[in-house]
Amino acid sequence: MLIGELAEVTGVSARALRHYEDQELLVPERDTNGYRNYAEADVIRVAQIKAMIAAGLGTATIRQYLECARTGEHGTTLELCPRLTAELESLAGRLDARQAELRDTRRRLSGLASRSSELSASA
Amino acid sequence: MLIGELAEVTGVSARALRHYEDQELLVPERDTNGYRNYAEADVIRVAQIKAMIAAGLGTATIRQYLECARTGEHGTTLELCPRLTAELESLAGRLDARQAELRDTRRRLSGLASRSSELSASA
DNA sequence: GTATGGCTTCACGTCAGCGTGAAGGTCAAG
DNA sequence: CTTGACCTTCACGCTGACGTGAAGCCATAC
Repeated sequence: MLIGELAEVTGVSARALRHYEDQELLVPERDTNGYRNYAEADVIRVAQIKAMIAAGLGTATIRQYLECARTGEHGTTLELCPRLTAELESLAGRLDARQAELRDTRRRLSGLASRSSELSASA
Repeated sequence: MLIGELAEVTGVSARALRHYEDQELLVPERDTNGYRNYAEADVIRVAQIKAMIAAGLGTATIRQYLECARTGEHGTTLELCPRLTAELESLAGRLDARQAELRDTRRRLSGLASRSSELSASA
């Protein structure tokens, strides 16, 4: 599977796929002419990577996840995953915090719009 | 109040405060020697800016918010605010979406850890 | 006077995830 | 043999919120 093909199937740009290779997230085989030759299973991997990037994870974290997932396929109990779970928990927490702050901000704004009162903020 | 003082009080770096000035978020008076002279009320404004940046708002949006808030102190009904409310709504929506995706990602990871089964993802 | 420390203005560096040419090799078709 | 669509590797550009010197002025202490 050539890069353009995978790009079209997954909806990810060819440039992004090369970027994933630079980041060692998805390193395909090479044909004799130097062209990247992706496996069918890589469609799934790209979807995973897409989802994790959209979730706000950095490539370094995603790389760890993929390594951990590969280890898991051997049947062992995924030693690295607890750290990743912690990472995901902390990211979820940060998102929660951001959302809470956003709600406060929005509340203050609404308050201003209706009352036109004094400005106030929590530290 | 000098920049270093405000920096220490608010926990925001002096560099960041100068950046806020470049972005026209907080433009202090100047002493005869050219030093920035912040008002006491700016402590609150910095806290607001901090909160909004942490909430994921860009400086351009924050500037609009601050202008709108200033207008509000005159007693008028804040014409610009509806646009900002929409902006905040959309940001809240994006955060919700990210959180949902993150939860899915985390679920998939948990699934892998317990089952060590086949990789799967939703497009 | 001078040592210190805070202040000033440039202005390039950083991180992340790509976008966007540039310059050129590969391959099937006409 | 040439066109044209695909591929390759650089390598700079972009957005955002600053970090980090560099070079120099200001103010207080000794």
